[in-house]
Amino acid sequence: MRELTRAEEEVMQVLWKIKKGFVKEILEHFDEPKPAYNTISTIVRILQDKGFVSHKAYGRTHEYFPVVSKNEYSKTHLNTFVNDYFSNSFEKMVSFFAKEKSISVKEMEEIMKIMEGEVKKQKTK
Amino acid sequence: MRELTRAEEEVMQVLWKIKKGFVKEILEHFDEPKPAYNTISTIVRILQDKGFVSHKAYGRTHEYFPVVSKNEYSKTHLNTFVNDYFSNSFEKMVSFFAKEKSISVKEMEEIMKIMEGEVKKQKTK
DNA sequence: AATGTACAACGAATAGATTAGTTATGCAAC
DNA sequence: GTTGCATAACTAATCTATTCGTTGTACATT
Repeated sequence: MRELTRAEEEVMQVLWKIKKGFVKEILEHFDEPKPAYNTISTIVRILQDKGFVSHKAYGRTHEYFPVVSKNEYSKTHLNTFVNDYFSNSFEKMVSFFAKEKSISVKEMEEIMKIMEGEVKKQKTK
Repeated sequence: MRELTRAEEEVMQVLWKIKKGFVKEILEHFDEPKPAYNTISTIVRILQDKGFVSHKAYGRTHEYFPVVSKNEYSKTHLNTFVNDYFSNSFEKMVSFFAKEKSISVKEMEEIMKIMEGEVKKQKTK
């Protein structure tokens, strides 16, 4: 999967949020100072070339929507990150952040609960 | 903290690995086709401007070393990622990956063990 | 049909990243 | 000291990303 540039990622974040939209609607979700209409228009067409979005045509106007989900994209990119920074070990990554206290006790307890459920599910298979 | 571009990140990965090195040494850690000496030289000077590396001068030759650790950088960037893709919740991120089976049962068990230790440490404080 | 409006398509202009050639300087060998 | 080599600094060339002005076409209004 291709990487998203800064500007492309911002547009994707809006599209993931609103599910689908015309350029004008995407634009509305940008903070001031808003970029020009044409800027967004160009970026969505690039995103379309890269295969991240597609569109439905209503006459001459296009309604764009993501074809790569936020989940798919984040999955690919966290995997790359874990590979580059934690020699491909989730365990190393999570334990580093647990130790660095970027994860609260409450969050850790929640994570453990979910993992126990997943471990059980796997083992009964 | 500034972001690293693709090329810059590759040089940083080498420097984090070798701890310190002259341009020539950094170059040796690149796969074929190796970039030109000057390319690496330019990139380390950019990294120096951005505050990621510094150097010790031996006469006219420079030995470069990271001033931002891999841990610091990965911490900043995973935090950004978690913020952008999981509304700043580690729990959401980890449980997403647990469910998506990017984490093996063995890894989950290890993570739980570490978290239990951390939770205990926090609570006795 | 003529005029106006909205929007996609195109393309130009700028900015930022990447790559590498050229130059200049310090040092070593003679 | 002169020559040659290594390397840092500078700079040019190319490439990629970003931004937005301009153009042309479809559609609506009159």
